Amino acid sequence: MSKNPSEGGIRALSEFQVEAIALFVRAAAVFSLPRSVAQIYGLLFTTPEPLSIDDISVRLGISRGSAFEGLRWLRDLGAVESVFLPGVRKEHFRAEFQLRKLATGFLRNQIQPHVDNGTEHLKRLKETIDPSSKDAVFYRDRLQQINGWHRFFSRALPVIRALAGKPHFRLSRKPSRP
Amino acid sequence: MSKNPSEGGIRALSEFQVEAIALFVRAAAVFSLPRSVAQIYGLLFTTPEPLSIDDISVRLGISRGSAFEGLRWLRDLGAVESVFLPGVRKEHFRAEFQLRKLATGFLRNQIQPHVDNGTEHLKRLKETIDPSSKDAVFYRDRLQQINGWHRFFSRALPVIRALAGKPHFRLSRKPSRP
DNA sequence: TGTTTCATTCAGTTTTTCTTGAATAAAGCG
DNA sequence: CGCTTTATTCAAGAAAAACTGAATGAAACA
Repeated sequence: MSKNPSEGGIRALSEFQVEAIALFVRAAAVFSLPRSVAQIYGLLFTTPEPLSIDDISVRLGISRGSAFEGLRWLRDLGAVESVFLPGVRKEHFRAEFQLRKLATGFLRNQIQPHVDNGTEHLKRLKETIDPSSKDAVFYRDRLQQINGWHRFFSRALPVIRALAGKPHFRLSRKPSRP
Repeated sequence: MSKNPSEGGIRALSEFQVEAIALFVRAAAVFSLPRSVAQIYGLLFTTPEPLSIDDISVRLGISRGSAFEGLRWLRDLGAVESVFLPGVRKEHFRAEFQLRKLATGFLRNQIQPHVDNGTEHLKRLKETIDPSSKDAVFYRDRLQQINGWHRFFSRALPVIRALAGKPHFRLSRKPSRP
């Protein structure tokens, strides 16, 4: 018995874990992400071993359903990955924490689709302008304004992705090698 | 009578306005901003004349309270400004739409405070690590990770602000270098 | 194959957030 | 001043979002 890393009784969360999870929950609130998602990520982030859904649900005191949904969200984003453990049936997870990957996943799943849809919506918006209306000139001006914003976002996303991948930008320390 | 620009019956929203407001509502949803805030901004953005709170509440069919709160939020951000109209008592508003101002306001009000708080929270988090614990090394590593993210955001914000102010970045004119 | 374990779904419930509208405060007016 | 209009607040109600847990489906095992 006990190939399963999560066996052997429920270890209470350490003070560090509690505090770190709280920090993730606050950070997630900035982006209006569900509390449970932040808790799950925080738990995995502060736990050396991979955890199963049941581990997570028990340690955080949330339902299995929540744990599952939150985990799915995180996995779709690429913030969590499942780990194969020889001889263990339950799926286990660990946190991914390269900023580049997190940023890429977040932008890809949460932002990019809206920017893409924007293109189509803008086309439709353009067609609502009645050229004979006295406001036509004004509306066209506003439409241009929105077009400018849309372009901004289209171009900003790659830049942000690139920033998140720059170690020099992230850690202004001397090149790694003691 | 009729110095008041909003007098003379309630003009129904034009097709362009309806569509544009819908677009703002969708965009706001990406950032989880309340629908009413997006509606108000969209209405002001697509209306040539400044509008009063009552104009807004009537045209959008939302309560005066909502209009007021939404307007306050937008004003704090700098997305809306009040306009002085000679001989008119009611306060009137119009949309601000320089991307630079919008971005600056959003970052200042919604993001910056959290980044600033982060500094303190990180200090507290560090103190929760029990040096005698077997996880101390692991925890310190994770703490460093979080520190790196924090530094990333501290540095990314100014960059984003700068991007939002670059016309060359916003409007794809021909390459600035031959 | 039947049995058991684990993964996934989702209707119902709880919690959180947003909105309403009436009450109150403040400001302009004669 | 008192009166009228406009601005602001906030308790209660409505709507939306998140969470629960039991039911169902899928996969591994023997």
